[in-house]
Amino acid sequence: MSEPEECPMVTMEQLVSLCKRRGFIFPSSDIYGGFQSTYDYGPLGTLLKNNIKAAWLRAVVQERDDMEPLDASILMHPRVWEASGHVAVFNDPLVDCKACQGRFRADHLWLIVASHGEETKHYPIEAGEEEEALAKGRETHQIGKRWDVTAVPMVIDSPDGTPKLCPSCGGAESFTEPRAFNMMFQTQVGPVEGNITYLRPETAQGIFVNYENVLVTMRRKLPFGIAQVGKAFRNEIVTGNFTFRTREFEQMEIEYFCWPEDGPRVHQEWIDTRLAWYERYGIARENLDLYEHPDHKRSHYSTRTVDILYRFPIGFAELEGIANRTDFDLSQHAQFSGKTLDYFDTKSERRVVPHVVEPSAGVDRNVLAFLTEAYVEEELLDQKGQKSSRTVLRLHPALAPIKAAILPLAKNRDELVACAQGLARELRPHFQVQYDDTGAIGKLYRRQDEIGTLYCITVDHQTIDEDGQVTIRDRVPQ
RNA sequence: GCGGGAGUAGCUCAAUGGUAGAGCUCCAGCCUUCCAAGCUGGUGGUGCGGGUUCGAUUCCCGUCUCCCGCUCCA
Repeated sequence: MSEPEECPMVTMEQLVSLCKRRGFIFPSSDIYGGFQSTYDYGPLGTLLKNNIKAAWLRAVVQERDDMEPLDASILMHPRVWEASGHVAVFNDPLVDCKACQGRFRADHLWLIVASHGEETKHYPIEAGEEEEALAKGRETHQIGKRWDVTAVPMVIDSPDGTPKLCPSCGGAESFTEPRAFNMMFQTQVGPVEGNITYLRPETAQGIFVNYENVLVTMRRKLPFGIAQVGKAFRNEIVTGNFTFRTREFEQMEIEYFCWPEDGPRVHQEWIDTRLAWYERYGIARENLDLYEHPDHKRSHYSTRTVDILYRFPIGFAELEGIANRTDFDLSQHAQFSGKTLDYFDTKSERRVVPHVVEPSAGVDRNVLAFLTEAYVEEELLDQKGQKSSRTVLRLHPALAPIKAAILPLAKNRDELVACAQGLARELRPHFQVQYDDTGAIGKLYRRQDEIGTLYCITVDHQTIDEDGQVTIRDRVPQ
């Protein structure tokens, strides 16, 4: 056998295929032809996902002295979402350009207006480009005469006199009517119509509304944090790229409460901590990147947001967002609920609304990232000198769905089978193991390679006839 | 949602207006003392609904799903 050659980069097709073939992830409602943007985790995917969540909880709760776990409900009082800003913000009005098919948030369209006496020129831009466009506009219009250059919002659905121009193609009056897309799933509570709430679009609010409960019952002082894993739902306009963007997804979120002046430092510490966690569980640093959100892209609640990006098959994309939410959420909930959510420090006699740092990771994106990172296809020559390829998942031991496979070398001898089955029975209380005797040993090894099994334990004739020893093969050399 | 492309077995792919095939996988049996060996047999399919037709997997319409782009984010 020659030295295996590794192929450079896994494609999304290869991952999807492996996931379905080996029982990691299936299309949801498969026998009905699937259902848009929904996926089910199969037996191995469930084990992998649970291992990822356990590894996260272990790192952010068990191994720290400043963290508490929580499991809040998905349905909450509808006022929660008014306080959080989601009712307003998740109602983005969108317009399409009929000329170029471009799509824009209606409230993100701006015009640079350059005027000089009777003469007026308009340049359409998108929010966030104002400063740059203003500077450029002033520069180009200063030659010769003095122009007055300003930036104004382009109001699509009101006849305010300014032209409606497409920033992409320049088309005039080519926008569709603004349509509101409420990103929250509305749902009815109880059998009587009219009593509604929402499926939570983030788990974070479940933490904020329990902040005081946890603070008091766990006798916490600042700083401390609350960690939660759970489902969230967003009625995304566009889904896709396998499980990367779905309407139902799972989050691993931390809200870390600290003194206001410590917010920026704590924020940076969490960025470093979370990066280190991904490396600890096997993600190469060169496949991780950080993205600093520019002002205009940041959420309504945040003063600084840094994304941890991973090199997915689709390119670098967000795996986790770490935001400094300041005192926005607690202040909002104090106002909307009428409860005091101040923190009083008896020693310094200070009263503050704590600031909050939020590391928010996507569980499904984590699964996808760890699978991407682990996937290796090796080209090698078999006994006959034929080229063949072997798929190996190199998962971290703590994440691997199956820890060991117990394989009899052959199944035409009862003692081999009985011994191997006995061994599997002995290991089962301690580890997730698989017993397999349905093929030649080489085939059994390859099956386990493909699902990232850590150890293959083979019972051979020597085990029975001589010394009771088995062969343990380490399939995932670190 | 808009524009473009695509749906045949678990996977990769073939074929035809007239009984839908192959390789691999999978299952059972035989064989086998360590990296997808061999032999025999077997399961399994035209996404869904409607129309045209004597007959539709093939032609037409609708629908669902997937992929690429626009947009948003965990």
